[in-house]
Amino acid sequence: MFTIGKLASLASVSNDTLRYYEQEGLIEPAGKSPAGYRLYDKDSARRIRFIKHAQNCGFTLAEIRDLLALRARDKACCGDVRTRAVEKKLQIEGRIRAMKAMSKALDQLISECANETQPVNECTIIAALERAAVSTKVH
Amino acid sequence: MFTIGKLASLASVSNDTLRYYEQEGLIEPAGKSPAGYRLYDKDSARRIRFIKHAQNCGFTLAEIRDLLALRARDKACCGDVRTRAVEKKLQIEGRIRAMKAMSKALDQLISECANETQPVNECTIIAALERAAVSTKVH
DNA sequence: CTTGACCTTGGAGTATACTCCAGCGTTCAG
DNA sequence: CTGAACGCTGGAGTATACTCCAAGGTCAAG
Repeated sequence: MFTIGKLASLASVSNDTLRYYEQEGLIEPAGKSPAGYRLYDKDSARRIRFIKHAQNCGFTLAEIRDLLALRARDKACCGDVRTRAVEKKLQIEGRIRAMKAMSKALDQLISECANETQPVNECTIIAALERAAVSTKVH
Repeated sequence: MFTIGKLASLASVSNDTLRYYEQEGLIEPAGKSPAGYRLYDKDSARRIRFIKHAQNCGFTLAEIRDLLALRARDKACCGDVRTRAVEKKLQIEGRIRAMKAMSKALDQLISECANETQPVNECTIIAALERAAVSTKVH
């Protein structure tokens, strides 16, 4: 059993973050000391790892809470988790496409800028941005 | 000269958005009517187009304000604009890399899930997320 | 017993880009 | 002249994931 500060440094998050996660229904301390201090165990540490890794996979805290709830429900099966992962992947791929479109649009602007020493009022980038369509349909 | 509603529908944004842009220093009405109504001209429309396209290229409103300020300053040259565009592109590429790492991590999780009908407590995805390192170093 | 490090709660603040609202004045068609 | 449609301002609310703070209680060492 360790106090919040211990778990925090163990998991490389702040005390505030742990309290925030608790408030958001992501974790619960294993118990409380007589003085009301939060007490955590190894399971808590595992849970925080779970949260951080899920975040690294692009899940929001709300989604992670769902994932954790899923784990707690017996009738849920691995397929449910898998579905969430697949959906998240699709979402991320959509975002990647959007960003690639941006990147491409920027490329176009940059390459259009033939003469860097040109005064701004003749800047081709500015002009291009003022014209109708910079090709970024995705969003 | 047109009123805010006209410009808004012309530019496919809301009246509120235009007022917000003004508040943020991105646009100024060309004038005001005796009653205090904002009056815009074709230049305003061009400016909104500029803003929207810059947004599509990944620039934040704050960055767009800078871009617009650049355009207003005589001593700035096209190279300054180009620099901003190049930096933005690098930033976006960084984000794309981060997302690709997420996507890859998700792929790994998804492929690890051999048996979808497995109960959650034996879910390989959950287990993997609780283990040490899901490979998403980028952030 | 004191000092410093730790813990508690509740609440406010951060960034971004809007959106919505109340309560009011203006403009124009019929 | 009236009502609808439009405009104005100032302020609050939205989502996300924290972060910081004040005012106070607790604990262990010296």
